[in-house]
Amino acid sequence: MTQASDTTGLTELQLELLDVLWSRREATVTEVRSALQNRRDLAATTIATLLSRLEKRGVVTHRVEGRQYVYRPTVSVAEVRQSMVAALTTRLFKGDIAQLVNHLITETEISPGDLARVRALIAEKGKSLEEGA
Amino acid sequence: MTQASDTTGLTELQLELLDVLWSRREATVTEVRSALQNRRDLAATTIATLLSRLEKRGVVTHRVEGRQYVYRPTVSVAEVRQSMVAALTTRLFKGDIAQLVNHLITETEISPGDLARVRALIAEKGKSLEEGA
DNA sequence: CATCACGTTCTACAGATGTAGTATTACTAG
DNA sequence: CTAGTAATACTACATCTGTAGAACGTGATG
Repeated sequence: MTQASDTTGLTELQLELLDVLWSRREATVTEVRSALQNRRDLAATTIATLLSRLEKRGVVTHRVEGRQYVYRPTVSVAEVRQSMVAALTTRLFKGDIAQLVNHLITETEISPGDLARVRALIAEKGKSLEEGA
Repeated sequence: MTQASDTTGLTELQLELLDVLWSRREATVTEVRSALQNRRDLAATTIATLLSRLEKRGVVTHRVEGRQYVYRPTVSVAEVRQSMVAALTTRLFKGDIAQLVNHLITETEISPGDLARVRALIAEKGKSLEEGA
């Protein structure tokens, strides 16, 4: 449940910040900044601005440690995936999950290995449904 | 190939407009407007603005008919799905399609019917791969 | 005690988006 | 020919995003 806060419209950059927080549980502005350094070279103030905006938006919080802020996500990666995938499914496939999967296996160059993995997942799911989970 | 024009970042509203154009091949401002009427009650000038912005962005064009413009999409629904799904897969699942499918069947309440359809699709795909498509 | 350095907050700005009023143009009906 | 109507173009404005400099506060250092 965790507090709604519409995580649907997160941008690329915002997700990158969240990724850092998700992977280390929490991080300071400086830490986030260096974690992104390879891909993005942003000013420290930029990171600070972005994080405070994310906080205003309700997807992260912070606690104070000494003179710096330690940010922590308030939404889980699962939640975000949930809402963003749902939004995409709605927008692009009229909410039809099977159609999205169809797109994935026919329109993208899915590798035989991935296909096998997917098949295994489906089999698994079928089983759990029979067991009445 | 069709002209790249980054269809990745299309918003909800923009997709709704495109949907109208996709379904009727082409349409005037007024037609688009009434097609959306049930969900959105936007001023005619708003629709006009949106369409011209989409044109500037390269995803639609128009031809003149009498005193009005008839808009037509320049990108296909397939292309848009392609790029948007790819973007989502990258952002949220590090590009791992199987992981996205996994999410779909474990994290969403997929119906047994949909699951069956998906299984059939996979089987089909497996076959076509063997045949060396 | 005076500075420096670091960290945060404020302010700023350009571009995109959602939304629409106003101006302009050109038919159309009288 | 004139006034109304319909369509587009132009202008406007708030909000969000990406980006960062400037201002401010405070602990560390000489």
